[in-house]
Amino acid sequence: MKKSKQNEPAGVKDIARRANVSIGTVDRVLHNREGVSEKTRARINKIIRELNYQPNILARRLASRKTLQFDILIPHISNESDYWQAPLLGIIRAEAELKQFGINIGKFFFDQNDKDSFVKQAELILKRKADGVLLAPFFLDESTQFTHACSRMQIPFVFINSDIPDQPSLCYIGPDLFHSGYAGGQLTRYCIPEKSKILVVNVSKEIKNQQHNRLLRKEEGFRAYFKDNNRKNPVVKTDIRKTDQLSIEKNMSDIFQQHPDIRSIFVTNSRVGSVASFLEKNNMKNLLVTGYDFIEDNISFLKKGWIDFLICHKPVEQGYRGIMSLYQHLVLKAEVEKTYFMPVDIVLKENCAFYRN
Amino acid sequence: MKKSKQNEPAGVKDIARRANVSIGTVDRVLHNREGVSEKTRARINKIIRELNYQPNILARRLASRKTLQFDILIPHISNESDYWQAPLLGIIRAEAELKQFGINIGKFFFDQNDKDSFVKQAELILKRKADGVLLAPFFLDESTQFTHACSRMQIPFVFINSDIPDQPSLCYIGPDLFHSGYAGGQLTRYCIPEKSKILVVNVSKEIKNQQHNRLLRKEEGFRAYFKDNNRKNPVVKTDIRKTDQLSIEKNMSDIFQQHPDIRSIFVTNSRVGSVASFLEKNNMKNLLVTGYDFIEDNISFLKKGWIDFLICHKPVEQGYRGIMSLYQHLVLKAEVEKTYFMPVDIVLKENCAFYRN
DNA sequence: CTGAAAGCGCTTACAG
DNA sequence: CTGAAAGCGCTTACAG
Repeated sequence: MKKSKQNEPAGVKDIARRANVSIGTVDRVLHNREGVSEKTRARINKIIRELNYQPNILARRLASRKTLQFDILIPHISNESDYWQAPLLGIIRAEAELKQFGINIGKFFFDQNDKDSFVKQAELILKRKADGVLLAPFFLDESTQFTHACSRMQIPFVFINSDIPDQPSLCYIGPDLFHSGYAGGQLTRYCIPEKSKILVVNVSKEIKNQQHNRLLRKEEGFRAYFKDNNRKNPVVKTDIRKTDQLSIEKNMSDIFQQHPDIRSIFVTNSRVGSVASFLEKNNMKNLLVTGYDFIEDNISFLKKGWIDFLICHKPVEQGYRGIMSLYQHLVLKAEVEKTYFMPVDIVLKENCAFYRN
Repeated sequence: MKKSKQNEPAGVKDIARRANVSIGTVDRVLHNREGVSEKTRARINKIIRELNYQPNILARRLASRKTLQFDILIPHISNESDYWQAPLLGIIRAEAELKQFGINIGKFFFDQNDKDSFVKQAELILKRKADGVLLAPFFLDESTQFTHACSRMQIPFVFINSDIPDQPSLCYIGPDLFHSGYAGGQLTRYCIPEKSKILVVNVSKEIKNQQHNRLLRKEEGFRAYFKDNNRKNPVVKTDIRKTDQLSIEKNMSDIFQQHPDIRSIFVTNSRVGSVASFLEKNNMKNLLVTGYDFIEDNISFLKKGWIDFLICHKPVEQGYRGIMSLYQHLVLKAEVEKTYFMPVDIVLKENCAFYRN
C-alpha cells in the first residue's frame, strides 16, 4: 500500500481557487444549475476543461443524499415457463451491487397473456416517477405508449429481450433473433444428411404479439441459412396455439403421421422441452432436436439426449446489463451502446455443466 | 429521486453511541487493530453484530487515502499468437473501473519460451510488495516457487488460464480443459459419419511444461468422449514441435500421405489457423475442423469455411474477473469462489459476429 | 448571482 | 487503552 501525493487529480477546490470563486459556484456549473452569471460560468467551464476534471464518484454519491429509483417491468414467472427467472436474477444481482451507491429497484410484473396487466403496471411506474426504466416490450402498442410517456417525462428506458427499433430507448440488450435462427440452421445442416426433412415448431398462444413475431424472426433466420447455402432440405412447419403439454403432443403426433420421414426438429422457443417429452414417450430416437433456453426442463432433456442443442442468449446477463446501463447513463454519465446484441450461445450435453446463463 | 430518512443503516456513530466509546475505538475494533482492551472489544463486537453493521464502502475508500497495488504476470503478446491480448484487455477494463476506487495495476510480462524471463519478472513483483497478484502459471516449478513466496508475504494470488490445484490460491479462473475437449468430441461425432478417421494435432514447442500439459488434457477429454459413447472412430495423433507455419504444413502433408482417409481434425490449441491454412492451400475440403480460440487468424478461416468450430473460454473475461476477484477479496472482503470454470463456448461461422470473447 | 458552513460515513494522525 | 479533531471530495441548504 502506498500513499499517492504527487499528481493528484484536480478537484472542485482546485477549480474554485483558479477561478477565484467558491466551490459552491463550481458545483453549480458542474451540474448545469442556474444562478451563475454567464461570465463566471464560461470561465469556470474553461478551467474544468483545462484541468480535465474528473469528478470523484465516491465523494459525489456520499455527499448527495439522493436515491435513484430504477423500475423494471417484465413478465412474472409462471409455471408455464420459468425463463423470466433468469433476467430477474441478473437484475437482483445488479441491485445488490448498486445498493451501496444509493440505487433502489422497483419490480413490476405483468402477465404474458394479459395486456391489461401490462398497462396497469406501466401506469404505476409512471406515477412513481422513476429515474430510469427497464422493460421487456411484450405488447407492441402498449409498450410504445408507455415509452412515449417515459420520453415525455424524460425518463430513460432500456429494452431487454426484444427490441422496438424506432424508439428513443437508451439501449436494447438482447438477441439478434434472425442470426440466432441462422446459427440454428447451420448446426442442423451439419448434423443431418443432405435433403432430409426438417420440422419447424412455433409454440405460442397469441399470433399477433411481439412474442410471436420473435418466433417468426428466428424461423426466417433458420430458413435463410438453408437458402443461402443452397440446401434443398424440405421444411415442414407447425404453429401450435394451445401451449399445454397435451395439445403439443397431439399436434406432434399428427405431424409425424403425415411426415414420418422428419429427421430434425427446430423449436423456436423454450417449449422444446415439451417436444422432447413427446419424443421420449414415443421412444423416437435418431432425431436431431434444437431449441431455445437454458431452463431446467430443457436441461434435463439435453442431458438425457432428447435435445441435442439449446441456443441461449444469456438472460441473466441481459437483466444485469440492462440495469447497469441505466447506472452508467444516469450516475456515471458515460456513453451506452445503443444496441448490445447478446451472443448466440450453443449448449450441448457436454458443455452444459459449464454454461453461465 | 427520494431522500431516505427512516431505517438508515447503522453507522460507526451508532455503534459508538451504544457502546459508549468514541468512533475511533469502533474503527479500531472494526479493523482488528490493537490498542483496545478485550472488554471493550467484545462489547463493541457484540453491538456490531446486533446492528448487522455494513460498512459504507464509498466512505471507507474516500476517507482512507490508501492505494492498493495489484500486479499481473502474464505472457507478453507475441506475433506467434495474439491470444494474450484478450486477457490483458479484460484486465485493462477492470483497471478502468477500479481506478476511482484507488486501485493501481502493475503489468509484468514474460516470454512464453523463456523461463528466466518469468523468474525475473516474478522477482520484480515480490520486491514491490504488491497487495495482490494475478498470474498465468506457465512454468510449473517457477510458478510454484513464486506463489510460495507470495504466501509467505501474505499476498493473495489468483491463477488464470491454467490452474495449479494444490496451491493456496485465492481462486482459479479458466477452463476445465478435460471437459472442453470432451465437448469437442461431441461436436465432432455429431458431424462426421460413424467410424471415420480423426486426426488430433498438438502444436507446442516444449513438451515438458504446463502449456503442453494443457493440450494433453484436452486430448484426453476428446478421446474420452468417444470411449464413453462407444464410438470406434480410429484416432491418429501428431505432435508438432516446430511451431512455424512451414513445419506445420510439412507435418500435415506427411500425415495425410499416410492417412488420406482422415475425415476430421481436432487441433488442441489456437494453432488451428495454421492447419486451416494448409488445407486451404491444398484445397482439401470436406474435412471437419475444430480448434481453439477466437483470434483473428482463426476467425478469418472460420468465415471462409476452413474451420468449422472454435472452442473458446472467454479470455477477456478471465482477465477481468481475475482482477475483480482480488478486489472482492481485498476491498469488499467478500467470499470468492475458489474455482470458477469458464464456459465452453462454441463459435461457428454463423454466430461468430456476436461472440463476446 | 455568490459564498461560507455543515455534513455524507468513514479513517487518520495526534494527544493524553 | 481511548478520545477529539481534522479531513477525504463532494453536495446541500442557508444567508446575503
